[in-house]
Amino acid sequence: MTVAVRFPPSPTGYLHIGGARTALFNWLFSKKNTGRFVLRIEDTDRERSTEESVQAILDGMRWLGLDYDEGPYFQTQRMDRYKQAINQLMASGDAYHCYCSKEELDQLRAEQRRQGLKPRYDGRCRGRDPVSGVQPVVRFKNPLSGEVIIADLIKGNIHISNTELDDLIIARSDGMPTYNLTVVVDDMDMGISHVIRGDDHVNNTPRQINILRALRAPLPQYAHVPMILGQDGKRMSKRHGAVSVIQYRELGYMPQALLNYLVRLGWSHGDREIFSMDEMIELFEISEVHKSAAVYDPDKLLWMNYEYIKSASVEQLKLHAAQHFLNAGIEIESRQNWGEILRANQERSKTLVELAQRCRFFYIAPGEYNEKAVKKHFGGRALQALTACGNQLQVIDQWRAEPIHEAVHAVAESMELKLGEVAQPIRLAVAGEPVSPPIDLTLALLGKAETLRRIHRAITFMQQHMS
RNA sequence: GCUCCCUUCGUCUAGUGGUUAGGACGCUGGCCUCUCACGCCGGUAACACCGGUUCGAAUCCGGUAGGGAGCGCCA
Repeated sequence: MTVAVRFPPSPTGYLHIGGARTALFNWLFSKKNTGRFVLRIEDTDRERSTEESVQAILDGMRWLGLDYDEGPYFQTQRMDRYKQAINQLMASGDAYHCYCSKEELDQLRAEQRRQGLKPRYDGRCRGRDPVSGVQPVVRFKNPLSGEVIIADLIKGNIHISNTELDDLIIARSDGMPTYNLTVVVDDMDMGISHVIRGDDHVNNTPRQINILRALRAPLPQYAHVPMILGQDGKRMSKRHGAVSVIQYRELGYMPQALLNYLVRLGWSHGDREIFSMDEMIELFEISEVHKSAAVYDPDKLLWMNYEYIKSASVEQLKLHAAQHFLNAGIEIESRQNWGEILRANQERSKTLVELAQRCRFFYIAPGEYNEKAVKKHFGGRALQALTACGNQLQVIDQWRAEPIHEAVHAVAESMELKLGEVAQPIRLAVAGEPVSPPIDLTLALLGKAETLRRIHRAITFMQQHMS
């Protein structure tokens, strides 16, 4: 059997963590089994579907690198096919018109709930004569007895009695098909072999299986992946920190870090934490996915991002960080040694935004000095030390880390100061902050002329403010 | 309320009848050190509960409790 999976978001919002993980699992499964990955936009809810959401979802998937082999298909473009399927079910006696009003149904549900029952349609319109003046909905005639068994790849066999199910609506009164009908028809037509989706759908699955059977279609295999919970233990939703994946890009996350974090939520391979995309494809098994829900942990995601930044090549860093540098007013390649600058800062940055900030002073002289640091490092003999350093550095011909290192040490030694008492004033002078890569490397990367310029500027500042 | 699903450190997890219950994030003590980091060494903390089965249960069975999901002319 050829493998085909699908990711079917409804365009009523952006792509968030949960959807991204479902898409990833499908993607991994299709890659591993050399199958097709179909993207389908389920936009039959015309009230809430928007073009912006479609675009946001597409953008999110592109950023994550989750490419699809087919689609995007739009359900609104397949209306004829759904109507045909509905007619087929009507013709075979597996569906019927229902003339109940919403008020009538609300009343029925309220009554059932009052009696401690599960609210569900009681099939009162089965075999009912047409009511004039009412546009009927179409309901699927669910079997009244027996049970449906879902052979779930993740959860195992799940038994649901048909008596728990009711006759669901498959076409609205305006003729528009509903979700449970459209998924089934699409999965059937698109040759979907494996349905991998959130386990909030398990309760729909028996209904879909019954419809599939009425349509005489083969059943796909199912795999229901557990939910991702917010830190309050509730299902992730827009109210519970489920932000758009695009926001992670803006916050300075590497797409692969997000993917790696996501794949470890509900799945593991021994004690391993880091997986390249190829390793994920090779090692991921849908049947090894956990049955229980997992709580989203932003701290671990941040750590994961840090791991990816630390081990990234400068080319990768440039690619992903360019926009963040621009946001900080910097064009990365405006300095010829941009690669070394990135390398010097990458193991100090947990996000790409932070990386851009840390690199900034190499491109743009600090506007002002960190106030607390000024008090700490510009007092005492700092002025003398800085002046001495300026003189020592001035005469260096080969502007590299080693001679700079020696010069700074020589000043410290001759003045009987600890290295920090010399390095920190310099650091503050060139960076504006008391934090930077090692001082010799920092100065080497900054360049001789610029280093001396900033040191002299600091000396002037100290003469004016530190008296 | 009803149906379905789930339950190992705070969190992500390893573990499939015999382990000092392992790793990771976080938090934390120390080393290193010119700052911030990296790195290294150490610490903290878990089998929800109660019954079985068994010579022996985190592992198998049952119940209880807790949590999640669903119950739409949404998807």
